[in-house]
Amino acid sequence: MTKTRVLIVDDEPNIRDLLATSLRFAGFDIQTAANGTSAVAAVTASEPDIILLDVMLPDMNGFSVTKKLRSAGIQAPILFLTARDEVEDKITGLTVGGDDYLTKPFSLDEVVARIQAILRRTKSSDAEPAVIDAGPVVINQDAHEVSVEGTLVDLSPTEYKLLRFLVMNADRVLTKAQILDHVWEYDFNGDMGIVESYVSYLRKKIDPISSRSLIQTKRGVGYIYKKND
Amino acid sequence: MTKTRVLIVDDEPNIRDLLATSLRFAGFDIQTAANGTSAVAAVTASEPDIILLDVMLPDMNGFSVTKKLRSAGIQAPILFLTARDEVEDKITGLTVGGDDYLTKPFSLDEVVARIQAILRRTKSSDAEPAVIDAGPVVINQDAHEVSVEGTLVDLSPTEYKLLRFLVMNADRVLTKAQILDHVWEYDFNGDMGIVESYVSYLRKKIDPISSRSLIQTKRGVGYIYKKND
DNA sequence: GTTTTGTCTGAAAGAAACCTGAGAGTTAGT
DNA sequence: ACTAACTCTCAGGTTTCTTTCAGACAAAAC
Repeated sequence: MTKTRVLIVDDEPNIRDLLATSLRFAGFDIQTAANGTSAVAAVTASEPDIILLDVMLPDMNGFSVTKKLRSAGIQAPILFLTARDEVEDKITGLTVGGDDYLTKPFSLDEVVARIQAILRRTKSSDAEPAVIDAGPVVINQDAHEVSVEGTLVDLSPTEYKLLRFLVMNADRVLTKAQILDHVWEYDFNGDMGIVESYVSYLRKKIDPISSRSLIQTKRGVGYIYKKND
Repeated sequence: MTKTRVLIVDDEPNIRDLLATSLRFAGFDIQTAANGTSAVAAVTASEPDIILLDVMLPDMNGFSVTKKLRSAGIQAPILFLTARDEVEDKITGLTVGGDDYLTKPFSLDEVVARIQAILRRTKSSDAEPAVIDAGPVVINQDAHEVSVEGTLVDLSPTEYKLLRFLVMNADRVLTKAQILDHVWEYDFNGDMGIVESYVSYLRKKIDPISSRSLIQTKRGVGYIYKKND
């Protein structure tokens, strides 16, 4: 099985590097472009499986790039990246087909999740399953539903992302820094106390259902979700 | 199999030498740099497998160095070194990809363990396994769990590090000085009585489970963990 | 057998890490 | 515009860990 090829198109080097590093580590084959022109060039050269495209590029906007790509016969789905204030107007009409969009700032875990979701929808056979089954906790990513030992639990967006990150890394200790860097938006600059708070919230919701303590504290290290006892 | 190349970047000569000596002994191929500029130069020249990077350098900070390295196409994972008080602010966003960080002062054993962990995650095939299986004692480094003859034991951070050090050096006598130097932070300046204390704590936790005495005292020399009887 | 030397372990102070409730500020929904 | 839900911060309370120390104990030396 060959790696999924992702093309990242963004003019901010920071974002580009952040995405590249993160996605490369997540197992994707990465290529980058800093503007629309070189994006079109890169696409025709390398035929990516999915494209991450900032809608505000120095030389052309998301519409133009998309149009150029489509007319060049490229059918790879696109995940549009957009600032929070340039929302609705600029995006409507873009997310047709398997496309989707994500507002900046985003969390790294969310980017990966969205890419997986798109690959799933577009039936790229090399996609992760929609349902994460990790012992007592089962997460249906399509329905955005979480159940513990069969009973549904209602989680806030952040609680959901946190639990998903823990569960996807089951049986491995995650430090608070890692959790913060993956689950929270990349420009968050509060301290790690918030991770403690949210772990507390999660426990209050899921522990009463389960017979054991699902999220364990490894004092001095971090937290761990254990599939089995 | 060729040695793993490590580049150490720190402006304090003491720390540099300490790390260099210790890691060289642990089997790594070491190179050093005292500031960001020469780090970038060294990296492009020698292509290390992993980089130890102090976040506070005289000429530029960790972010800048990282950025320069990444945009130069260097994908080697980075283990950031940071003082305890500059943790919260300076670290967020750094533990992306295979990267990790360690606060000063650290213990030498911990540095090696972290390097191994990173190499493991980034699938640099020349990595030690996550599970140390040494007879009755089995240590799962991903989960930070220790079991003796199959039953889990709950250890404090220091107990864990001490046992790991003993087990990794199984069947070899370790002096209290060696233990102190590897397991405790490099600026610790208490006496070796603390090693006795912690050996005592460990024995109290693991000996009752096992049928034999796992950590033996070599009077006048030190301690030894024996895999087999 | 007694002394000396080295090791073990319990107690206790202090520090560190963690948990959680309360509240302010924000966003989203009706 | 009002209400509900959510995010984030903070501080008090709690638990656990670290370190020191002194006396008990054990082994070797004389």
